[in-house]
Amino acid sequence: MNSIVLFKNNLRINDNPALFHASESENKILPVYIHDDINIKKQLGSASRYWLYNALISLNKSLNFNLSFYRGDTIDILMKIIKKYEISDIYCEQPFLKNDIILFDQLKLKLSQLNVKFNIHNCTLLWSPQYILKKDNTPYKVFTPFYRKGCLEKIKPDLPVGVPNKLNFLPKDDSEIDDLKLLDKFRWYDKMDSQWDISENSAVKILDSFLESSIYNYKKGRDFPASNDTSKLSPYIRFGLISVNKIWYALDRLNFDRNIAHYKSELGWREFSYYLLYHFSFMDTKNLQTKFDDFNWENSSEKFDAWKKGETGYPIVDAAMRELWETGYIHNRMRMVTASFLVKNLLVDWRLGESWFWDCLFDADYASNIAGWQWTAGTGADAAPYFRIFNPILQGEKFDSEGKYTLKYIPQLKDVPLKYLQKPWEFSSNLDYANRIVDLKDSRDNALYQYSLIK
DNA sequence: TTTTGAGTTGTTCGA
DNA sequence: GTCGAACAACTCAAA
Repeated sequence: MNSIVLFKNNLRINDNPALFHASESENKILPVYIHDDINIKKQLGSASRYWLYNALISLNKSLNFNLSFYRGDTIDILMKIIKKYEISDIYCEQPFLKNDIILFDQLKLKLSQLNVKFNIHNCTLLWSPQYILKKDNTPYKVFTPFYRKGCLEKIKPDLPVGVPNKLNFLPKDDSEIDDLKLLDKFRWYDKMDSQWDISENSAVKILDSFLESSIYNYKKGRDFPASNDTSKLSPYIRFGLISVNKIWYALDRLNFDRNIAHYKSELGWREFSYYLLYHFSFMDTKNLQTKFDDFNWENSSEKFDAWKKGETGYPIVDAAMRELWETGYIHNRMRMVTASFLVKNLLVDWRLGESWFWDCLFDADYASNIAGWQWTAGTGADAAPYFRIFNPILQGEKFDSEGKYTLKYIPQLKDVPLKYLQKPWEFSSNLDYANRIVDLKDSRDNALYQYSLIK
């Protein structure tokens, strides 16, 4: 008899519990990737598809070119494969997002009718959301108690299972990755090939080098976009080129210090995002705090476009938006600055910002992206006071005090004295640079007024 | 049920 | 330049 290992969002062979457990049985293995754009609520963005394409090439190589590629409805395709081969078992990652859970419930039913065993393993999260509840059996809505009491004090994450000892593959069908049609016709991504090495090995190398030095400056350094003190592992984590369990236990092997604890808590935030989406699945399109449903978004397409292009006239915002466009990534603090600016100063609905990040970020994660935007907008799971509005001038001066990050992405400001870099209009009105699309004080006051209306 | 303490990341104003 | 208070009261978690 034979097994299918169905890959979804965990495209790796090291610490992949689904693959590992399949390899422990006597069955031969048919590794399968199905690009299912039917049972999906939101199509993958362009950046995600490019990353996925390269991650699949890497995975296929790791599997000695035994990976089969299919496109279409997951259940239809699996039924065909099951008919063709003598399949007794399917191994797959456990789903945590609502659409996937529904799909897997249907699949489970079909498989039980066919007497095919469906083995699902948690490959994605350190803590399964369904078991983390308060004493009254309701889900947490605040990060700190969720993380400390719900996660850390409750149970240790699973130990990594390592690489399968042996893999006996079933001869596969002819199928090509290009059948998946992942890449856009316009080759915008050519410039990305030199910036990102998209492979499982590369993820391990990045982790190792991060743990050798930068981690010890993480707590402070993570705030400065020009420094190199973040791991930049997020896109690798997104498609599971590295497992969070492996990262967690690699951190555990280091001598405990506050930098390591802080990095772990950031992994905790990823858990929290999945957790919220699991328990409050409506928040993918609706405000978690429903009182914001009446909020009067301005949604000016001109302002939204200027933000997307990095032409708001505020250097730190524009630098970050250009970083996104040029690299498929934005530094964490810069995500907050740009998101706050869009939602609060421009009064554009967080869902529009969320969709732009979804399209452009290599680490675009369904749960993290939504939870992050709702947090910034003040509509999410946080007691974040609505009057917390980032001031892009102050943020730029504080966190890019030497202007390195700003000038990297907006070189035409190189002749502006550092003192004026974040407010170049005070230096000269004759610069080759966008005019401010809103006044900071006016737009702030207006946001505060708009927020006061829905209290 | 009631009470108490606390909540990722900020800014502005006035002393 | 530096510091604390105000922003404005709310929801959550847990005793």
